Amino acid sequence: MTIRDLVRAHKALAEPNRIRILKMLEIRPLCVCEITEVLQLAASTVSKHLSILRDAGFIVDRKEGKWVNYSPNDSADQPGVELLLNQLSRWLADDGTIREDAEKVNVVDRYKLCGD
Amino acid sequence: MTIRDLVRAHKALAEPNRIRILKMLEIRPLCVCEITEVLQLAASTVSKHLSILRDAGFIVDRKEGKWVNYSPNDSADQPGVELLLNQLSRWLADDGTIREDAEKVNVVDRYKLCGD
DNA sequence: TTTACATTTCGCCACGTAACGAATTGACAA
DNA sequence: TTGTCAATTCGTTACGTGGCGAAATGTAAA
Repeated sequence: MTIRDLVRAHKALAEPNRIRILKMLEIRPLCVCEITEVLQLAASTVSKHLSILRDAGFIVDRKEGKWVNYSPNDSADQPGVELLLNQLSRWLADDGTIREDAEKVNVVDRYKLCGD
Repeated sequence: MTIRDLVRAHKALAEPNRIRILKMLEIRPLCVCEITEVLQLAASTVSKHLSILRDAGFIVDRKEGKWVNYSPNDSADQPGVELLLNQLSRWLADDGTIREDAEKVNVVDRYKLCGD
């Protein structure tokens, strides 16, 4: 864990939408279009956020069919990243926005969203 | 701990010079001119970094004589801030820059620096 | 192979932030 | 009260970052 790694990890967590994404991924793996629906952002913006979280080591992506599923990186190579991810899971449980996001996650349906 | 607080905390840690400052303050309380000497930045820049760390809850300032001493905020009101501060103390012990900074901290003398 | 479509990349714009020097502030010493 | 001086605030500049839409990519179905 170098200064550079530590700064990159904290940068990744220093943005509200990225915090919301991580909290959403605690519930279940999500594809880009589901996250886009919950956050009400452009797909390109969400994709960029996801790449920042991935580069910092917080999440992993797995291609499945025509979707890319994102999940928390439970086997984080960086011990620091794993710790931060663990702490995050203990925080914000009672936050209004986080709770609203959680409800939406339980409702969104990628098949309806992407018109399959 | 709101999203806003969490983001502010991570923003504060998302900058190399601020990480270096926190690691230096683990050794002993320091005044602005001592930190300025170690980081080789303008005093106004260091002062700004310190205000960001203070606003996020990581450090406290105490006026003593003509100096302002900064120290880690051991009695952090925000449990999240205390946790992050604690984790930081376990990281970067073997980082080159951090070690060099530590040596300089053990050498700098505010009385010589500020020509008292 | 060709089409469809989820995702990513690119180009651009608006805003935030780190850096500096100059000016201001505020507390101790004279 | 006045001067000194560490620290802060202000004004400016350069760069980084988040946002979008359009274009490119790549994979699965037709």
